[in-house]
Amino acid sequence: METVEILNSSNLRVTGNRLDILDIFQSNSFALAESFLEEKLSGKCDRVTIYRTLKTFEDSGIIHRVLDENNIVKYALCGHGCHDSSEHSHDHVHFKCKTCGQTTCMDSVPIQKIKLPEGYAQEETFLLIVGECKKCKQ
Amino acid sequence: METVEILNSSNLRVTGNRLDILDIFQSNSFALAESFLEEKLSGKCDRVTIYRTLKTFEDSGIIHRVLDENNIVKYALCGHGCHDSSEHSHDHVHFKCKTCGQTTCMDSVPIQKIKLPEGYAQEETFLLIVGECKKCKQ
DNA sequence: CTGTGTGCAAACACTTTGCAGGTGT
DNA sequence: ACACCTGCAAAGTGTTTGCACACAG
Repeated sequence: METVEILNSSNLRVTGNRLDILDIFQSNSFALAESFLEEKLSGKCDRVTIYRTLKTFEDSGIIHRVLDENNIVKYALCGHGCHDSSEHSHDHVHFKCKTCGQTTCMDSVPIQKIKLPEGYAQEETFLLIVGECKKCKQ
Repeated sequence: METVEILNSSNLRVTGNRLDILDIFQSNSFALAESFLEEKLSGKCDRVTIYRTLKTFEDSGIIHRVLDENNIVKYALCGHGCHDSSEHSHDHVHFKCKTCGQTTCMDSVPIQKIKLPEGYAQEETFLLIVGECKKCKQ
């Protein structure tokens, strides 16, 4: 989907910053931290605007927050699985490589339903696997 | 295990602060944030010391870091599953209640081995389920 | 006695807020 | 024209570091 369309379909105003940030998301297959975007934009966009844009995108369901064992906040574009269904769900596996630090959404790997003890209501599931990715292992 | 023994068996010096902090861990079944410990200790121990103690305990394998969807750093005592085996592993489910905010280790719920695509080395698995706990649901 | 633990002050990194001015629709 | 977006400055929060002194072994 074109970046402009993404904004339109979420009823967000089309601005240069937003297009730039969406572009960066689309051209990187891994989850992005604010610092990464800041570096890529190299001064074209204020840090505060990046934070606000991320929040706007998250609220609109364009991106979702990705867990990290070191508590670094990262976001990834919501894929097909996120958007298509009526219930917007991010219950898929995230893989983080200890070597290159990149976190990727493994949309293809489904999370099995976990059976909790009686009485617990289960809403969201976050699964993060830390290890070494294909590229770094070689 | 007595708090003194825990320190001894990790070759850590026995100090008042460390005993106090271990006590708080032992008397709370959920994962604790630094802010919680600070409040419980109510000035008896400097904030910096709490941070340093948590780091020491984590390095010694006494506690482990627990993931949080809002990136709040929390620690929990390492249970039987952590200590007994030669490979110290925290691969169990953590449950966080949206209502009371408490995160508990569900040692009884094992994580099924996730099958990743060829070429990925899998080291640690973090599984966080967010929902509502027994107590709050009533 | 020696090395480690502790408190205090300060620095640091990350994130949010307030406000005035600019821009999309 | 109006609401919303943006940049700048500043404040807030969580965490780490440096240093001098205290304390456990």
